[in-house]
Amino acid sequence: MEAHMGVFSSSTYDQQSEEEMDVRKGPWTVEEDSLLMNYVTIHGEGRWNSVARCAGLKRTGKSCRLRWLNYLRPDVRRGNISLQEQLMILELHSRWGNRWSKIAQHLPGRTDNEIKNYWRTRVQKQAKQLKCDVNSKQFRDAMRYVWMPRLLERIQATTHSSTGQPTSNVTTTTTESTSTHADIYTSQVYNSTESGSEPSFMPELSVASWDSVDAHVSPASDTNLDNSQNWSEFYPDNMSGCVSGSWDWSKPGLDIHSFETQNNNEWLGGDESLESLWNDENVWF
DNA sequence: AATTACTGCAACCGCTGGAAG
DNA sequence: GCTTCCAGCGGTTGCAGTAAT
Repeated sequence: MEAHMGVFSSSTYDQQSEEEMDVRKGPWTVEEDSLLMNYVTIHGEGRWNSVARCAGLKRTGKSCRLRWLNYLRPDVRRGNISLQEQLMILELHSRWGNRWSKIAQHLPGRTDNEIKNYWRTRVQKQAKQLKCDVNSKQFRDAMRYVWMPRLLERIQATTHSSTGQPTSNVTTTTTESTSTHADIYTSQVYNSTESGSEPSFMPELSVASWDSVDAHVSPASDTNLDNSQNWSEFYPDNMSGCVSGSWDWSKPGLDIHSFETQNNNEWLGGDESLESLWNDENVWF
């Protein structure tokens, strides 16, 4: 690759050429895509300014890099973000904040741009509807104690149905109790906070565990996400079983409204219940 | 059918940190 | 140690498609 770059190795040429030639902006054409694709396929990534020149593109190196990473790269994954991926994004964002590229490293085929867009369009929309700031404790709590468990519940339901296993053992349908996975999770976690301390668990993700729910997580380069951690650390009180299928859903638990009650519904805008928000299929998913 | 409002996504911009000279 | 260059990152914008009126 270096051999191809050698002709234009002068950095002053880089600057000069960008100034002198009319740099194209805006949407990429099929021809441009083809040029870039062919060039990177043959010569590899890197030295994007040189790539732009040598491939005959009137684009900046930045633009080429972005186009390649977000669109042309062969392993880029397009389409809807799965439940597992949504849960992963929520979890990782709760830990790292807007570190999109770092989050993207744990979602194979997803780009930082895609995750960022997802967060802005979906998650921030939810915060807006709940009339609270996306960075507020209220919203973070809602994510942790309501939405993430709900996502988990849906993942579990999907997993069971896709594997042909009956789902009746997942939900507590045999008693008057209407508690759901999320309810149990919510109450258990929330009860743990009643002592006054901030819930201290910070879910850790496991490659193996995520594989079990078809999340296809690649080997993490981040040592914080090594294979030694599992769902039992991710979720407290044997919550890990909900993924493996061994979770005892018949355990008694409070319902989801305990969370709302704890917060006096103030942050839900008064008349708008969390339950109804959640049950609105157009919301969130 | 026409217009307006909204949404999602692709792409750009500005900044930062690391590497090289 | 300083300067320059570049890759990468996060924030923002613009536009096309869709929904609502």
